[in-house]
Amino acid sequence: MTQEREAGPEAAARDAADESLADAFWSVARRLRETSQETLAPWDITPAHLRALRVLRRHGTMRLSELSDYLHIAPRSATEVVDALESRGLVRRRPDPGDRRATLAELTEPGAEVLAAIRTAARGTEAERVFGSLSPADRAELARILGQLRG
Amino acid sequence: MTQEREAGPEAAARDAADESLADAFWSVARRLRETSQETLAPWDITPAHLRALRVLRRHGTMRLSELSDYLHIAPRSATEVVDALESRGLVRRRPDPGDRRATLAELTEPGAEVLAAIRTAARGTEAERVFGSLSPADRAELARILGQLRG
DNA sequence: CTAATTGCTGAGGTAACCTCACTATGAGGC
DNA sequence: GCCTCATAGTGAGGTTACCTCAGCAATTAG
Repeated sequence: MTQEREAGPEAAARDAADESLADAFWSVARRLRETSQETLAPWDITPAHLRALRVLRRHGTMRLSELSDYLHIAPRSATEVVDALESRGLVRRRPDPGDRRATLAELTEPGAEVLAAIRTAARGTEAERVFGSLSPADRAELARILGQLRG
Repeated sequence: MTQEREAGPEAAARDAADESLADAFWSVARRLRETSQETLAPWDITPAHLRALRVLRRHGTMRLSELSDYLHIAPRSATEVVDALESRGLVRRRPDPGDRRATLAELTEPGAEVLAAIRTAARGTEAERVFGSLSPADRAELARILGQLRG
């Protein structure tokens, strides 16, 4: 066991416990990030890009501002993600016919193909490879607890 | 329920489950980061800085390379963290008496005080505030599962 | 028909990392 | 003692994934 040098033992114990939970969390986060970077490298996209592609596949063509809502990022950041994806030909920008201020982001054929290829090749990518080591019960448990923390 | 548009329903379900696990994970990570940033703002340090301070308090004065090992970052990055901490007077650099290539990083009085103040004021900072909403059983469960994922 | 609002983007910034190349020092072989 | 190789730290420069702020173009409200 490690030692604390000042403050009482109870405070030290509490602090250490919290610390290790947070540490464990970040450690897993790191692993998740690294794994998905590896997995995604062949397609030259990042985890953030993939998230955006998946939102578009799931919910269909939408405005950039809507995309930023789904991704919980600032609208300005959606612009960047779409820029990156568009430059790779995975997404297309299109003017919103109903509002000339707005721009729609739309998955292209290649975009859908890349998504399918990633799914096939990596079997769920980061999640499958990192969370796959867990028993179904533990996965469910983790999902439940994370759900609470999200609150 | 959301809808997938291509591929079979089993694949879609698996993908969606993995996705939401990963999403939940990142969502919590974000919350953790935001909370600790808020908490730490008064002391003008970041979560990464705090981690380094805690390692120094726990394990005592050490070489930068050793610190980088504890933090699981590249040696170059330890230099940066120590730079930041030293400029705030929370850590001091000292030549290693036994090896003139090496530099020791040492917690200063103000550094120890800041650490104590954070502990008192924020009761464990990020961990306490985010993970505090969990029941003790769920905390233990989460710790166990994360431990497995770390593997 | 002005005034406020909304949608997007340019400019510029941040944290927390990274790699590569370089210098100074130390350690082992002969 | 010398030569080579490894190790410790750091300057330079890069990356990801965000952010805010300012500004322009449309739309909507009063």
